[in-house]
Amino acid sequence: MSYANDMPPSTDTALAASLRVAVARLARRLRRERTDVDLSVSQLSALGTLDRHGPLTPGELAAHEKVQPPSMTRTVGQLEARGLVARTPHPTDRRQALVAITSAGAGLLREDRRRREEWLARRLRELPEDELAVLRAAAVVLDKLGRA
Amino acid sequence: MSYANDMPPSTDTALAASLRVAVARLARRLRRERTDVDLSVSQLSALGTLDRHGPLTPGELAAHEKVQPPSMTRTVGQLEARGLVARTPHPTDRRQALVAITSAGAGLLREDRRRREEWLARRLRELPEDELAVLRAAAVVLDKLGRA
DNA sequence: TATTGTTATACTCTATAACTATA
DNA sequence: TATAGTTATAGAGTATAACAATA
Repeated sequence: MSYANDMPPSTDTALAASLRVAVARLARRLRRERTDVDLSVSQLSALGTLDRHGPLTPGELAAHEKVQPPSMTRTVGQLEARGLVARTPHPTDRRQALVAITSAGAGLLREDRRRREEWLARRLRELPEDELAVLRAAAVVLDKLGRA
Repeated sequence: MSYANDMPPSTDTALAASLRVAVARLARRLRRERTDVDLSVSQLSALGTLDRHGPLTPGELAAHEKVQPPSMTRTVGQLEARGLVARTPHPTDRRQALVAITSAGAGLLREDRRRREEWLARRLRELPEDELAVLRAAAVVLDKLGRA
């Protein structure tokens, strides 16, 4: 069975099938362009969460990442050892700590995004204008679907 | 910095940025709809490869999945124990074996795809016709990008 | 006494090295 | 002698249980 896709799909079910495959494949292709930085998936994900949400306690970060606190102890320790995050004392509760991304950590994420977007931008420059117009309109709809 | 996205992007770089985020988010959302079947990522991936490519030797399968042969020995053993794949003797070389997906394994994958496509089809039914038209056209272009 | 975070320990997944069977 | 696959063993990553510090 092949998912090749040369004609626009005609029904909602067919559209769902072809869209699912196309989105999954492009997402996989984009991941391949990741900076080959020596960080595990968990480390990269935790770093991204700190970048988006700002400083969090280890417990909050563990909840966000859906891992148990001891796992996050380890992950934060590794990121801290590489200077990508820093701990500061919690202002009111001395049991807790606040973990924040450092400028080195933020720079690493920025570079990683830049690389993948650069790859995609190069591919876009190879497309005819009518296909770009389709993608410009689709970006808005796909974004809405992803938030559903 | 926010990636919210209410207006169509105007430049190629901006389109690359918003498209990357939208595609990654929708792919993540679709993964959440996976059947909660008790298979590891490696097991599911190997099963999918056998489904797409037909019977393979353990060595070929390991190469496809970019893991070392001993890891695939383990993965195939687990899938075999659950009746999702079966080994048959290689027709000409008694050192090798051929691993094939069983009907139970193929059914499991079919059900998993069905669930995710059903979720997406439901979301599509909530969209106005002009947005569906955009997605129908976009599915073709996204598919092409993913193959780049 | 309850909560936050860490340390101790076990399990899963993957890897490299050593081994067995067949070519 | 070379190749396909497995078994033995070790290194990450995550989990649960037990512990220390603070509220």
